[in-house]
Amino acid sequence: MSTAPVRLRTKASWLVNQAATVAHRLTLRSGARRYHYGILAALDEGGPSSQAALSRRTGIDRSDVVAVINELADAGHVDRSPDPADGRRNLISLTDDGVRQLNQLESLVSDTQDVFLAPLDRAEREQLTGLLARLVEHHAG
Amino acid sequence: MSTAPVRLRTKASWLVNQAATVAHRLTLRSGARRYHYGILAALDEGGPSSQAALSRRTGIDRSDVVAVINELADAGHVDRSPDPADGRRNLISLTDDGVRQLNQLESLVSDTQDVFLAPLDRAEREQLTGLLARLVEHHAG
DNA sequence: CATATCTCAGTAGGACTGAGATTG
DNA sequence: CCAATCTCAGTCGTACTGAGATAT
Repeated sequence: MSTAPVRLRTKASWLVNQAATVAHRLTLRSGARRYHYGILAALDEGGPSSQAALSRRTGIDRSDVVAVINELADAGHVDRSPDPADGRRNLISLTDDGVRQLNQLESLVSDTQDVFLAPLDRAEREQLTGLLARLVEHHAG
Repeated sequence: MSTAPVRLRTKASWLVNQAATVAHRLTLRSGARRYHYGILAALDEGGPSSQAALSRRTGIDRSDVVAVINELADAGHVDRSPDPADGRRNLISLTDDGVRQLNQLESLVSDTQDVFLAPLDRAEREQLTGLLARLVEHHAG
């Protein structure tokens, strides 16, 4: 990317996309899978949940959650069982193995943050995450 | 996305990805195509260029540039002709129609910035783009 | 020969849509 | 009957890889 056009360099939408691409690349190279990490984190923090709830909390499409849970269940990281209280739902819960997997991914993802944010000092990192959080929050409804 | 897990909410890589998704969604809904806009902008600012040069300046993969140029050429927005000075290259140049198309996309994309950045004031927008630019720049090599 | 360019074929993760079946 | 959930099938734009053909 030798000297991108001014029209691109000055567009927040382009910059944020380039930054996301970098982050995505770093995450993949670390061996972590975004969707897996997101679902495992949501289960760890929210306890056993329906797939629809996981979709809402992670922003992952309901339809993609199905596939991710298939993979996580095949790998033994989560259990999928019908919710006795509501026949429409599956209750997804973390296994001990899933907790270990989450911890491994967590360390990969945390390390990735440092590589990603390397050029920024602590205050700048907080500025950036604060601004991004407000953007994301604003567009959440 | 009702109250995402803390593990996600505090990761810059997750935030930047969510923000990019929002921007991508807004851009698509506006009717603009990122790759088309990027290539047209690069041609407008850099003059007739080889496809490899366009790839370098826009960050679009060499292989995807081929497809985009196919579409832009079919639509009459660019001309593709062999470079008389270097037989390996195609010289891609903007047509009058391409300039008009760029201007239309430009207004769509500019409007999208305002929607995207709505919750931030002018100073905050500059902070955000400045920080993102430094990240992107740092990871460019 | 090595390098650069263009092209093609294919992979993969991701975002999204629509519809059917089941249950509340 | 309406609404929510799970699932499947499929689309689309994007990011990337590898390899072949051609030209410098």
